[in-house]
Amino acid sequence: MESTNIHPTADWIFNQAKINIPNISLGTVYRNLKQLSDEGDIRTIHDGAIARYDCNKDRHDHLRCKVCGDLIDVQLFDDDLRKIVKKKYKFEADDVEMTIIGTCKKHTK
Amino acid sequence: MESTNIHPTADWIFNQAKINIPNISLGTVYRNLKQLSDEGDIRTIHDGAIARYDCNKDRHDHLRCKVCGDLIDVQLFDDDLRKIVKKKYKFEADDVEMTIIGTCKKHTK
DNA sequence: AATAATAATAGGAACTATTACTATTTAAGT
DNA sequence: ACTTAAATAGTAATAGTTCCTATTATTATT
Repeated sequence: MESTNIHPTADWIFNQAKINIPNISLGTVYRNLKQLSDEGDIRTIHDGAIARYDCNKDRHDHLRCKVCGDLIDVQLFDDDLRKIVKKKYKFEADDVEMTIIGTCKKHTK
Repeated sequence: MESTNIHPTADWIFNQAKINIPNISLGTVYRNLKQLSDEGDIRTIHDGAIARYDCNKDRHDHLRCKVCGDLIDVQLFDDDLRKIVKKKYKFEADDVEMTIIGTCKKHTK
């Protein structure tokens, strides 16, 4: 999983794992992903209705390109924004899920 | 649906609708929500694995309180951030899905 | 008002991602 | 080797959502 910079789904991981462990079960994949996620070794990201998994442990945001479907890691939400949330809405932010949908640089002439 | 400031699920709407239209079908609810969403009359928000619907048509973000579960409408992503995304990542932002998870002011002494 | 054409609906089946369950296997400790 | 505990495969079950079809409602046409 670390060998890729994509943000794989459980199903993708299941299929990759089958190459080396032919009779691995999908339940095992989900169970282990959940454990890794709970321990903070990976991150679970909600991409619409399905879950993707991210080896990038640092808090970060995503750009999703609507042309090629790429999901790109970026850093946008910072302490400044956290402070604004705190001041303006009296809300203590623990975690942020931000995905920006648009067009990536590959498709701009 | 407009009578509430919550962010209802399809199921909640279905149950509310049944009060007045006892034999309404869940498919009808989904179909009409999809249509309204496509036309831009409501917004679909992805809350984890399930979809919620929002009458607030203006682009906005959400704060989700992990204590009481409240989903609060806020305005955080602005043109400044859009410009940063454009400049830093050469990414043309069309839409943003941002949910900040934390603790709302109701639970801070 | 009767008829034809079109759209919307109920009800349920089908689908997809995920979780739960259980008998069996693997590993660890003694 | 034997016991205990943990992990797994395989499958059933669940939840949210979409798809399908026969039927019903709506609109337009004469």
